Amino acid sequence: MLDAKYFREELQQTAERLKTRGYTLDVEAIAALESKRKTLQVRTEELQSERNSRSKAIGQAKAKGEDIQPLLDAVGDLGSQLETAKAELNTLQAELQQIIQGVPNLPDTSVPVGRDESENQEISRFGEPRQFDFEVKDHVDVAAALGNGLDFESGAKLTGARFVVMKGQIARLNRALTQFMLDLHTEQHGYSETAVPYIVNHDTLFGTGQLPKFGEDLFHVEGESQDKIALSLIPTAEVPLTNLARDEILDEQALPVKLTAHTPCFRSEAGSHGRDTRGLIRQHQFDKVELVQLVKPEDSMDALEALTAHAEKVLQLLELPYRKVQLCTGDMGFGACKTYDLEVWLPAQDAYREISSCSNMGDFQARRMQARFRRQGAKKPELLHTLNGSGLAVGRTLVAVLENYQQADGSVVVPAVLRPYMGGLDVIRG
RNA sequence: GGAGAGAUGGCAGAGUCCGGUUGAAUGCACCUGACUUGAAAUCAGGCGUGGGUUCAUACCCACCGGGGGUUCGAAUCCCUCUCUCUCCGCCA
Repeated sequence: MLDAKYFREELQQTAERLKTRGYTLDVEAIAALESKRKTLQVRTEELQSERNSRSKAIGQAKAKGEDIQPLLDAVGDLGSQLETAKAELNTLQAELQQIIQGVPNLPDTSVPVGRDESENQEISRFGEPRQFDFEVKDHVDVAAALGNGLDFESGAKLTGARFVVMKGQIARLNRALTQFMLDLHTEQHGYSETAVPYIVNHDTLFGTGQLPKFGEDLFHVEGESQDKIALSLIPTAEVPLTNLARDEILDEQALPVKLTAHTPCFRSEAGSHGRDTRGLIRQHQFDKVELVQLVKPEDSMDALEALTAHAEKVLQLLELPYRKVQLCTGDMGFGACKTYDLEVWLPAQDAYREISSCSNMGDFQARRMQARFRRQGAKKPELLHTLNGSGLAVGRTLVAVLENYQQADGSVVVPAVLRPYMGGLDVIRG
């Protein structure tokens, strides 16, 4: 969420910056609502103030044993006036809230302006796509040749489309990847391993920005009744990890907070019907190792570079070719002010595909969830900056390993760094 | 699942029965100043969060787990939800 004060005072400028990410703000309508709000709020608070002083006077009179009836009569219809004003103000503020809660973050000034992903900028490449002297199979066929290690039929039977059952060495490889990533980030990159709930409440989802706008992307847990608290499955560990700071004021010395967690991620993929229907690329459930940092504002841009490098390190150690892309203004996510995507080379698709997205959210999420810190000796707490990135999406990493490490005889070489996690196994055979 | 107790500021802990000048006593922690060569101790003062009006100073509003209600007035009364603790039952 943007700062409400800044939003209304620099409305025109805000609108212009939002335009670069393809978001149009109805400046005139908002300005009109805003001026109404101002009048109404001042009026309402005046009424409240008057009610308070009259009530106080009644209390004092009563304490002195005076007759309070005249005072009670003098109150008149103040109560009903207040009630009307309050109701009107509430409606108006709800309207303004809804608008500002739906406004995406402002892109950092360093972000290239562009309409969509075609205008993203490649920053760097690592590794050379391997030359194959045989016909490359995609990961689905590679796994099939290894004894039905990716069983989509069973996934469909047990649950439905976009679910999979992993078996044997493939299942183990999935686990090995997860373990390897967690060990790397905790032992080499200074993150604290964290185990979090996979089901969260709606305050939590509001905090990171999934709600109220993107509820259709989530799986919701059916509540028992309307009053009971509504819960949803997490679409990423970013949600529980970042919300650990919700409604907290951290000590300056506690920063930066660096957290990592392995969780399954659940996404409804509403609006992706027909896309990536084959294989593991787009599942309703997949494993991911997430990186989250909570930092001081002046540190967040450096932290983004570092966090992205931590995710890159996974690909480098796995010796998977990838490229680093900076998203343009039009392609960034709702809460991000700057984002790098990492795209891994998939030989069967002859293309680079997203395997990690690392974003600096600035104070956007922190404001929504009142996640703050206090500088030493300072009176006022300040909003934190929050960052997150995949380090990495395990399912897609599995795809990349299967495709890039396949051999002519149908076997798959186990990347060297994973062998300790595979009981020393160096090749997976059918 | 059954029975009971509770939720107050960074922490501890009054106030809640009997509603009123209580944004909230007191202690600890913390900050500033005095004393001191320095520190400790002592003394004096300060010390919650969010929002609004304002160039500013300042003033005002809201908040005692969340939401709703009663009332001129609610931390205090009523309803409801959530969470925590104790006991019983069940269970990985």
